Amino acid sequence: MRKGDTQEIRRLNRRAILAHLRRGPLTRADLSRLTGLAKSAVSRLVDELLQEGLLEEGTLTSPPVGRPGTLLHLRPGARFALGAELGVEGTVLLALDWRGEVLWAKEWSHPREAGPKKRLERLLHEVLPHVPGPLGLGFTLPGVVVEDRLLLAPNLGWRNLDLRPLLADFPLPTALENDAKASALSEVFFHGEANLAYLVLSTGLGVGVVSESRLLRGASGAAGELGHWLSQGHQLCACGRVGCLETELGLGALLEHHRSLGGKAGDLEALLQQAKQGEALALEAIRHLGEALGRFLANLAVAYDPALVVVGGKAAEFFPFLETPLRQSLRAHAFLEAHRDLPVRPSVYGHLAPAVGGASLFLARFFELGGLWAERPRRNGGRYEEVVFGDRRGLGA
Amino acid sequence: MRKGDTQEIRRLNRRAILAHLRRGPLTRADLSRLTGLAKSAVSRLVDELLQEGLLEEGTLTSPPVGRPGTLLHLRPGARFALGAELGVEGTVLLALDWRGEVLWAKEWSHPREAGPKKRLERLLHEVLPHVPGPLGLGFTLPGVVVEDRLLLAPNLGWRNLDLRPLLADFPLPTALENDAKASALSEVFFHGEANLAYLVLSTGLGVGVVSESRLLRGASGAAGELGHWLSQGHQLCACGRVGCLETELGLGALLEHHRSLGGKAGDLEALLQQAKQGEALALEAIRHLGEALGRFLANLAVAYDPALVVVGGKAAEFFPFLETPLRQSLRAHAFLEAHRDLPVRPSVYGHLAPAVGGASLFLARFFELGGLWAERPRRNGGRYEEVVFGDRRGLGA
DNA sequence: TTACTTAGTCCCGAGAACGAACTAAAGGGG
DNA sequence: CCCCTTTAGTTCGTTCTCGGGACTAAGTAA
Repeated sequence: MRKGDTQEIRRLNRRAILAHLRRGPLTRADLSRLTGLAKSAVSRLVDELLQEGLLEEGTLTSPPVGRPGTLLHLRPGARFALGAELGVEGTVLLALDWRGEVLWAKEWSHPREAGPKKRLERLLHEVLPHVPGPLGLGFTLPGVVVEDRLLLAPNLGWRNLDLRPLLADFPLPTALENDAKASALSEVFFHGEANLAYLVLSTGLGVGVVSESRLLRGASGAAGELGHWLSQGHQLCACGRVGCLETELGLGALLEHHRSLGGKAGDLEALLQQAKQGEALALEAIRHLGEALGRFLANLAVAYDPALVVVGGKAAEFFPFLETPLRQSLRAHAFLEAHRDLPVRPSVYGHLAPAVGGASLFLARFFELGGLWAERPRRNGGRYEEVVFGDRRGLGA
Repeated sequence: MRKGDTQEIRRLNRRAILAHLRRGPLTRADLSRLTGLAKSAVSRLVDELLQEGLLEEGTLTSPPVGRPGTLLHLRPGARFALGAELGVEGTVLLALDWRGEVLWAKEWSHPREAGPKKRLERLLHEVLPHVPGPLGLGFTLPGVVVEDRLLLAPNLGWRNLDLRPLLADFPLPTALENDAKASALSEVFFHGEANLAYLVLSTGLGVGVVSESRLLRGASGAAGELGHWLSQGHQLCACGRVGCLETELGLGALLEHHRSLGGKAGDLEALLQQAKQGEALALEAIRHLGEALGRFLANLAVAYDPALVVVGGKAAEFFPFLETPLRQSLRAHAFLEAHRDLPVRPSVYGHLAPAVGGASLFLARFFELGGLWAERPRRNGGRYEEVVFGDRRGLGA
């Protein structure tokens, strides 16, 4: 009924080799040193992986002395996944190579009132030509998501949606994740920071937290919904409550504040243009937001203690103007020394981050990085899964 | 240099067996079914564990039909660890059986101005008679701790202390952890909730968060320091900043508020007694705190999304009086449906929780539950360690 | 050309698990 | 009372993987 157990260990070692090669090309000898496996074992496993088309041999290395080794690397395009962002403004669909390269991307907007069914049908239509091939399709929503169900997405106006029936139409594996959490993955999976917070700031505010290389999800998938932390404000939030942080820090408030200063900007894009042209009121409004964000980051730091904060969402475009007041304010409000100069930078993948994160769900799965995307527990679990509680280092030392 | 690799797999399977037995007695046949291992393999590993004195055979089971099996269980006392809490008021030292039983506990107070050196010397003196034997000594501090260094403990008045030289005197392995985080472990390790937040509320306020069976630590060990989330208040906090949540929700504020209502209570103990006697002002002050806490828990829920909140610290003693207003207020302020009836209860281990948590650090290590206490990554990592991110299942229950 | 160093392959022995065959110990039916 | 069925647990032969030593390959330095 069960495969010979020794094959399990082979799988683990294959995984180890792929994990190391994800960071760059290596020779068999390098792999032997890094994994601790005997040269012979590495040779055998690498042969297998070459045969399967997962690896490719590349150029030779020139060590100071001795025979050169052949570099091995992940074969480009050997595996890839699709990712989609169902955002407030529009939809993004892209294909992501297993090495983190965006192979292609499409974007389209949609009538504001379009419901989930319509939007998924359109997505299905765009996805179909690319099947089979991808490992899966991971998509993201700006809302609280747990086990393929959407509990609440205030800024889309959707709530309590079981998406499983709709997902069943897709002719490939699907996964669903919150946009901020997925975006955080996009940074972690390919840039390897183990502790970070990804701030998605547009109309709404959400945070994706990764701690010790694991995504913080919570029991209902609501961890990091700091936009709905109740502050002292009196504004009505899209979620129906009063005083959510999002009403103070969301970009709606920025536009509002700019108007209250006497500024005239129809929308955020206009405001951004004014700022780029050095218009004083626009700069002042943005500076004010930056200060508030700095204080918020000090709070974020005591809540999650990241080593890096990434700014995404529409706010990323304002980042050049936000940066200075934000850093000053963070420095002034930080609880720990260590937080005073907390690195803050905009997202690497830019506005593609959520979709890239969606796709990385499947790449993480392929690489069996359970911390990034653990499968739900199986009922009659495999053997090791029972007790592999993550990275355990030897008892020694 | 490295042990034969097949032994690694044996270790994993031994671990699997112990992990299952942690939840209760099982027969060899049960273990075979649960782990997926062949009966023969289980037999061999169990024999080995019996020989080492880790397991014991117990009574027979009587299945509906067929030969009865012999139940196996962890031998009581076969492994244990020491835990200590260095609190604001005093010190607790205890021994914890590997099955979660407190074998003995000692407590003592100390002159308020005693420094870390003095307090550790006293602790060493109390620990010495019990060495050798324990797996290690884990102790906790009400402050931000990372890698055996204390960054900041406002309520002790300590900061930037490298405790490694002091720890070197202890003739057994030591570990250091924040009190709220350790307390969270005490609940998770033996009662198996995978997503919980442990609220330590006394003078200070701290939260220990466990998500998917992993302790949230952050880059500097400061995750969960919500007591130092900047709110709108104007009170000076012990950390030197103004407006920390702790100044509003800490029990100091409770006493303060009671006085402002006209109440007369010298200290918290007196206030508690008054409440127990039904004194109106005391009850009103506590009710007021309960409401504020309910709102706070709604925020805690969006930050970490736990499935359970445990209340510890001095506030646990006030819990009967806090409970009703707290639940009402939480229900009124919750962001998600799922949070409206978030279970809230006092700690199982009561005031011993931090010390029990400290000891569990070593028990978790023994059971190789890396999520609870992962060692720092090694530079030249072991083989599996590098990449086993596997999905880890529930701990206890 | 030779000595040395590093890369990579080949092959055999060791250790672990699997699974089938077997023994052990209960209950139920005739 | 005996035999059949069922479940528990052991024994033993087979299979799989790794480790490690012997070996070949391919460079540099003298």
